[in-house]
Amino acid sequence: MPRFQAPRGTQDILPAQQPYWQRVLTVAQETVRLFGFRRIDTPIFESAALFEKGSGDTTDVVEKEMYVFEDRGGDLLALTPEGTPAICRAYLEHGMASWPQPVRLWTTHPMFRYDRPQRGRYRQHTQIDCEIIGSASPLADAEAIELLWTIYERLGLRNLEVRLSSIDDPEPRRAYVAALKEYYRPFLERLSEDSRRRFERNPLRLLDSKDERDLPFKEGAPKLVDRLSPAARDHFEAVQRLLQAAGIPYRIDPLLVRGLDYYNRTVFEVVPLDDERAQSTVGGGGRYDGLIELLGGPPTPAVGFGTGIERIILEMERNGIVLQEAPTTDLFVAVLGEAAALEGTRAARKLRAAGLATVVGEPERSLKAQLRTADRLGAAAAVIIGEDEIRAGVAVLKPLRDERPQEEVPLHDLVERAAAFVRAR
RNA sequence: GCGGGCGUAGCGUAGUGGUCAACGCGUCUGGUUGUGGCCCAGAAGAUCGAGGGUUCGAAUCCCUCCGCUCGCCCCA
Repeated sequence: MPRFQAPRGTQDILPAQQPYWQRVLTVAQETVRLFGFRRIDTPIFESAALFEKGSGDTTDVVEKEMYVFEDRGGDLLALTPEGTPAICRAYLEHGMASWPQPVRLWTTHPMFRYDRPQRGRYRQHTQIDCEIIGSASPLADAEAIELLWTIYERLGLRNLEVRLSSIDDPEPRRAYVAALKEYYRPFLERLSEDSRRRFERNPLRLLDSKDERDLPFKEGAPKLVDRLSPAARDHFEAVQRLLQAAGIPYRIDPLLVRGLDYYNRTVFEVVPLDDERAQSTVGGGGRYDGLIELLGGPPTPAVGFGTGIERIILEMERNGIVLQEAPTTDLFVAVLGEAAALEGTRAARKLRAAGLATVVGEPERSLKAQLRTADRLGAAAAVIIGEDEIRAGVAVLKPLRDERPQEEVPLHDLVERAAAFVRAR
């Protein structure tokens, strides 16, 4: 057992996995550009108060999952548990209200939540976040969803579904929650422990329970989507018309609730259709018209989403998408003896300057061993330099990926000839 | 925070009370002077997750802890 292991819930992203990360980031970057988003990066840690205020101080994320620490100056800081409040903070701090509205921002960075790790859930994970700030239009909601959907589509993910709901605005929602609690109150004794807690803390979640004891009561419970305020209803319907026009398959999920306090009206998630496992939601978001005001700014409507790269990659693998590392080495310079090592490193310098990935072997190892390594590294060709070659002012260029014979090449022609081999690979 | 499963070399596994451990892949070396892939030979690499207990004897049985994993809560 190694003395040190990666901290619980964290993971090393090894070279073999990097192609997946690269693909996700490249596709996201391209897609987001097509939608007119600009990149922003915010710090890995922020004032803890930002999230307490922004995300809601009774949410699980804040209450039991935040990595909070006091720095040497006594400031209370938190590793970012989610991206939206940080971006809103930056929006206010840098006066983005004076930019052309709405402001479209995206970022990707690690999130930290102290919860129990399981498949698709880590204490450090990475999200791609997109936010449209300054638009109250249903168009913005639909655009956010279309962007998210497009990213998945371009990554080759199939069998996904958008789940959509509206949780109205805070005022009418309060009225609904009161009605919901009235409905559940008589059954309180018969509910699961979790649901009894939800009754007090987060009544909307009552409808989401998977506990058998709660199921009988779900059917008769009032549904929020069925009793939206007129303004929220119009908005919700407009979003749906836009999604239909965009050809994005969605399903209204009256039980969809998000775990953060700031959402209003539109909420959505994207989940795999064929995976009933728990941690399979790949992306989610919604509208948060009140958040910026809550953080001390002017009333500013906004909508956005986050999507987890680790979960996207799990989906890619489940979809049978196989990505492999490109060979890391174009040329391997095998050297025999000290003088050859000197000449070899000089040749490598020129080859690298010409853009060829070049690795020089260790002169202490046999030619056989060096060539074996060259082969395993996937090099297109080996360059062999020994005493004889130095005397003659040449190098041996030995193709490794085909059966062409090796040949002697004058050192001054090496770069050109080697480049030809690599291009032809 | 709560429940289930699992922990044997870098990776994947075998061994389920009796020579402190085997196999495959990988790594390294060699198969005559300086030539990879295939093959062959050899080497390195494991205090069998950790600690305690039962036993003449434990990787194997029991207990505790740690880790991983799956699920619940919650979330990406």
